[in-house]
Amino acid sequence: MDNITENARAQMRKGVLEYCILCLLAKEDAYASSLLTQLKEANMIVVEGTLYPMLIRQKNQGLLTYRWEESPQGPPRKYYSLTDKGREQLALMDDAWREIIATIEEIKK
Amino acid sequence: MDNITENARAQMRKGVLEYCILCLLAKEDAYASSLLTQLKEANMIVVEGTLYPMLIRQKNQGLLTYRWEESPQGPPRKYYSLTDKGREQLALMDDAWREIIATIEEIKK
DNA sequence: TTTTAATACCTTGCAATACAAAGTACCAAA
DNA sequence: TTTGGTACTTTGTATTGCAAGGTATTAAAA
Repeated sequence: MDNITENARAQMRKGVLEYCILCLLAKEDAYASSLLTQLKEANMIVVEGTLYPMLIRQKNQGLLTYRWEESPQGPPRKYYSLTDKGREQLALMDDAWREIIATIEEIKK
Repeated sequence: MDNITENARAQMRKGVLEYCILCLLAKEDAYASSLLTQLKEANMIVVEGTLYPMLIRQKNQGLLTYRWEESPQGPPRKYYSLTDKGREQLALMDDAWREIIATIEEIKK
């Protein structure tokens, strides 16, 4: 895979990363490290330096809240969960995603 | 539509803009202004300050070439067309796009 | 007790880039 | 010769993705 292609894939991933986070949190509350693992398993390559600031942004936008929880081992975890506003936003992003897919299909014709 | 949502939509669009350009040029050669019109008609909001530098980048990557053509009225037009490399890249981006869609579907489960 | 390893969260500095806005240039018709 | 339409380009600012490094907690090993 050349650099150009990898860069293009990265662009596409970036575009939906915020959406993916809301999707995952809609299923269950999670802390950053576990989100990281889930996203990597889904081939959404992300690194800490991207995820942490993004969670903070989404929290500052009122889409997420968090609570601290003890960990069975290691430091405490910051569990994020969707707010009502976050759920509304997710619904809007579902629409946006469908529209993008439709747009590409249209352009492909 | 609030700012957060508009921003999220914009992020998604950005992610596929390079892809859209290659898709459009695969159908027929075009000059920047007409690409702008086509993209806007497809709801892919773009402005000149985004499109022109992007075309130059893609040309510098060897994905596009251009030729000048007289316009029926107004200044000459820079018609872009896909190179062989551009067509290869487009095929790779088709794959990347399918993968992203699959990833979201997976995450949505 | 000290060190090591694992886990987890956060920040800094750099590079890429999207966009608004302004600039340059060409052409034809008024 | 001025106006309006078309077209390409550049500049300055703000955002943000990422590599790399930093801080902190815990438990187990040395």
